[in-house]
Amino acid sequence: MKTMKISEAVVRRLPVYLRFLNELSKKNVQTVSSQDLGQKLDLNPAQIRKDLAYFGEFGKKGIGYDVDYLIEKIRQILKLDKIIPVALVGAGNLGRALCNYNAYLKDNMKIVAVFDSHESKIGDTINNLKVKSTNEMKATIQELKVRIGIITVPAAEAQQVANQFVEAGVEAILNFAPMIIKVPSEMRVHHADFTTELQSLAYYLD
Amino acid sequence: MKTMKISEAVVRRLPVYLRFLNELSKKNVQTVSSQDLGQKLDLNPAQIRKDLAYFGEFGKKGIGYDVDYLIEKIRQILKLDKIIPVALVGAGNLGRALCNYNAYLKDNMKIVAVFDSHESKIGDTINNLKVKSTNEMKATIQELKVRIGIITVPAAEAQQVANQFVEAGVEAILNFAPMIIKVPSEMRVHHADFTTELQSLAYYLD
DNA sequence: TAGATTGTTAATCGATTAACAATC
DNA sequence: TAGATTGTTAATCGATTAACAATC
Repeated sequence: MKTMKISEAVVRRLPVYLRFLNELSKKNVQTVSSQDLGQKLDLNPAQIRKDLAYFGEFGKKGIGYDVDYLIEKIRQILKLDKIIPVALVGAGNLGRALCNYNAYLKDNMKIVAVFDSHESKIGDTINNLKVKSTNEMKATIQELKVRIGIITVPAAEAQQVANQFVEAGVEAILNFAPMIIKVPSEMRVHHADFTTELQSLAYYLD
Repeated sequence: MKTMKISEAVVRRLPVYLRFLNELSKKNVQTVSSQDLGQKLDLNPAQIRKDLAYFGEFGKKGIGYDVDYLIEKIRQILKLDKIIPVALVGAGNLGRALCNYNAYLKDNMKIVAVFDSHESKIGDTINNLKVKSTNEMKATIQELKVRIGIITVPAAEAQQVANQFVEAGVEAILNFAPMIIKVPSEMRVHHADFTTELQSLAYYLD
């Protein structure tokens, strides 16, 4: 059912499947069952089958899933079969760290531009990318057809950067600043907040 | 009901409440309603009231919640009313970035030790902390009573580091490596995986 | 008192899991 | 054929939201 609304929980599991399938493929494993996957990923096999079944019939009864075929399908679902240009604002430590992840992002996601508003950072080179002034954001983002923006500036500046991303026509934002940002409702924002993560972990201490 | 099991979703929202309440407190706001909170945090007010009600009666009917009192209560719930020593393994770019967040982690969480297994990194100073050899993990972690471990090593080394954390007696792990790690079931692991986050965001592009 | 807002119950909604016919 | 495993329906479980009496 292509028109069915897919829950966020399902979408969040797809990249996890993809990563593990890539490992299997590297080891030349041909086939994998939902049983196997569930065991390795700590998930219920029925859930995995159901997740995949939202998008098509990718498996073979009695056999399981062909690893390379499933990789291809999940990459299509996640739109990783086309190149997705990404821009990052905030060339501090975290921003630099993420730029250096570019190698990991082989699956067609690529950070193609880095911006900062501070004179001291502008002109620096990070991973072959020159840090540009935030004044150039709109022009550069449109020129490079950037579709996803990453925010790694301090909390106080996050909303302003988000506004600039919106104005430049970015379609989705990944926000690392510890701050809720407001964007038009049709845009997607994911929060990746280290401090929140760590604090919720503290709850589970005895 | 102190003995009721609290869902993970609830626990994850508490730090978000805390952060916003801290902002209100800084602005000398005395009182806040679930209505206000819901609007600012994009959550249903009933959900906020229910979340808080799991832990006690913190509000006043007709008035709302006293900001500073609620901050105090949430900090207690999250165990942030005592100092929680944290250790980090992997002094690469990401590890360095997180160490520099120490300032943000005012709420009693503190990175007190940094380790790396590579000669080239050992002895470096990050944010006043000397990077130690992973050989010293167990001794140092026990000496400093570290309770939470952060993993910022490459995926291939993540499981090994997790094992060392377990052996040293750490109680919970925050794993930034793009890799599922296995630990004894009584231990808590949270994943903070940048690549997964970014890939699931791609799904929502048109 | 009138208005506001909590804490909580009941209703709704959605996600996970179990079970099994279909079939490789 | 016998064994394995999918895709899918039905059952279960859990989380969110609405509604409202209690009360500040």
